Amino acid sequence: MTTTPRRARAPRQSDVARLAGVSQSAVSRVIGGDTDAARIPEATVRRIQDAIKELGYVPNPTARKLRTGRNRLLGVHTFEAVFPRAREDFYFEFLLGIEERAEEIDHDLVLFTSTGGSDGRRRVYRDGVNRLNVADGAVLLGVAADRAELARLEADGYPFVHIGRREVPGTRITCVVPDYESAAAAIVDRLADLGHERIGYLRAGIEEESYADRRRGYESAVARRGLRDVSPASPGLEEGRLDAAWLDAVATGEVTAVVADAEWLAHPLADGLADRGLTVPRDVSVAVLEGVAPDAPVRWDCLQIPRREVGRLAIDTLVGMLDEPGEPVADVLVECVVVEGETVAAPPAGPSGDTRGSTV
Amino acid sequence: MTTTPRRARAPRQSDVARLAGVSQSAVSRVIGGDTDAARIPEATVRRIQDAIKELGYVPNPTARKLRTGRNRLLGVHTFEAVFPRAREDFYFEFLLGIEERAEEIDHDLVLFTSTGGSDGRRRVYRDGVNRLNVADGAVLLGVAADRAELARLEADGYPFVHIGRREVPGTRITCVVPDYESAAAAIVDRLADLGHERIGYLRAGIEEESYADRRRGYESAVARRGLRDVSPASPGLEEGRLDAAWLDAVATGEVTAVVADAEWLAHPLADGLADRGLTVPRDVSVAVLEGVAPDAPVRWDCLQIPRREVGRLAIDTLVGMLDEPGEPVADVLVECVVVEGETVAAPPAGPSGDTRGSTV
DNA sequence: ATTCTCTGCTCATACGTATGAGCAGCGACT
DNA sequence: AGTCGCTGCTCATACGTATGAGCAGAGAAT
Repeated sequence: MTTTPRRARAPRQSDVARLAGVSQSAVSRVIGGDTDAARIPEATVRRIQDAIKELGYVPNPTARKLRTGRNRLLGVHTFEAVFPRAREDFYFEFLLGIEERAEEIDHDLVLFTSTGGSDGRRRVYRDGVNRLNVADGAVLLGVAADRAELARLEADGYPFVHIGRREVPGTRITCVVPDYESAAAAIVDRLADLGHERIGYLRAGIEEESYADRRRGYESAVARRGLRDVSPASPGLEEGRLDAAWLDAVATGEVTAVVADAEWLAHPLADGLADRGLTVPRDVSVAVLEGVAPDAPVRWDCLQIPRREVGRLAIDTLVGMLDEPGEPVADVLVECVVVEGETVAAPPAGPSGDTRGSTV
Repeated sequence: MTTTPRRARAPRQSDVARLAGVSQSAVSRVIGGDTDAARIPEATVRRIQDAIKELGYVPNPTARKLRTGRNRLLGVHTFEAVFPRAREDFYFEFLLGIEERAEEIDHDLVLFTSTGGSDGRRRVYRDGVNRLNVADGAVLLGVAADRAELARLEADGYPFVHIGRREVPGTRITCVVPDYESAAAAIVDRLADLGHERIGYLRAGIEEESYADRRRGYESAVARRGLRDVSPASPGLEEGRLDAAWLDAVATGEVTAVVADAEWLAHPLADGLADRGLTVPRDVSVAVLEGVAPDAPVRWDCLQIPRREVGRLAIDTLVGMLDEPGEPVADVLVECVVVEGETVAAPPAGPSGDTRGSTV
């Protein structure tokens, strides 16, 4: 049993200094490595280093943080549990990227798991205390992100980045988001290239910031390519069914291709079309503006959200903010890959169809 | 745009104090809630609280940590990436429990992801700095845990708990481990109850601390029940095949049941037995001393490692150490459930078999 | 009138580090 | 003899909080 006796108190720089016969600041400088600026000769440096070894001195990160304001600690705040029940969990892939990148640039991650409230909801402020403050900055993610908390965080000047677009009036928060706008436009372009002229957009009923991006991309591409937009009047689902009148219109050939906001919209769409005797993609093409699970029953034409890359870029953006405080940071767009599936084809050469608009 | 102008400097207690016309310590006491001990009347408390609200004051966790030594931050150090590629990952379930429990007791988690070294290996000490120090204590896990680092950590008096047994000579490190010993004994008991009298133990070649626990449980139960142990001379696999001589002995009825250290040993075992015309469990029973993937091709009789619970207990144990520093903490054993599968049955009533030893 | 007790605070310090400013000593140069 | 410049450090302070000790004043008791 040669165990070192448990030290009552960890050695500090002043202990090292005493042993080496120098001042605490000399020790600090040697550790900080600015021996040139402080003009400490090699002999003294070695003496100090020996003392450090002998005492087993280890810098105190808390004191460092207090002094310098930096920690190499990056926060991750999710509004739900971080370790997901299912690997397919929405967050999961983001976290993979976050951890990967943090490791590469030698930072540690703080997972803010404590709820603080009795309601069990995760919040940033717990009885007025910004818990994130331990970390140099934080990456926030989660659909339920409380907008008031984000505004307060921003007002407090806390450096953070949000994964996914989140807009709060009167506040400029930095987001890292998939480039839905370009991706939506690319999908419309592809449909146009194939000869489609009349297309529709099926949106989710839920109001969400990222919807605006997709919609914008869709609309600009529709205008640019001179297409006709025939979207349903009522957005999304109604009692599990889509707008019947609009589906009937699709059946009469009013629309030859549909862009759906999400996969869960595409399935009822396909059902509704099947009810009316239409087959995808022979009669109607369908593309999905969202990543699709690899084991989905239908191989949708869709776009793939680069979640891993988004996570990585969130870290880089955050660290950029820390390095250049005060500088306003623009949102970061991450390109989406358009995946070709089995649900998009050329439009049928029906009575109402001609290929005047085709660029192929 | 009514955004609060970005404060150059976050307000501190002294700012609050000035506004409320009191001293900094009064503010600290009000925040700390020990207004009784400090005899601060309600009116003053309210004045201070108003000032806190007006300035949007938020305590600085770093300063707090420096002063009190506590953070409500618990470290998690894994020697590989935390967010696993596969959900079946060994660590995964532990982390689930860790996060769950940390959330319940209102602590945050620090994920030590940084490598510090150029070799890309995750280490506790990076150029002599104990990175874990930011957190109040840490849970370590990972088969590759460097023993020297553990010893140093212990010598430094850093509070930590290791998931899985890890022994370092001359050092007493606290582990939270599945109770393999009892589980192995329970499995042997079950075999004995079924009437087996001659059994063997198939161990993994890899030297590992937890092996000792299992072996101990096995041996004590074998002795207690008066069984005969006929284990192979050579442990584990050799060139992908098990000890042939021993397998032949099993084929002649020398052994009617085998306890295997791990699932990957059980498969070649079953193959070897099949080669000799034996069927599991009709001719030979096989039990596995390790959890088995739910989608395994064979429904082994095995024991289930309560990983989630181990994670939770690791947190509790760690917090206990923080609350009572100095107290030695015994290892924590977590009971394993023995799962009945389809690979254990009563021994065949062969020429060499009698039921004298059966207690059923 | 003096002492005692209680209230309502304040003072001072410690936690461990980083860093700008400065100082003593020495050799060199004018 | 004076001063310039360099070396090799040290001094002092700030970061923001928590806390033991103590102090001034008011009222009560003797």
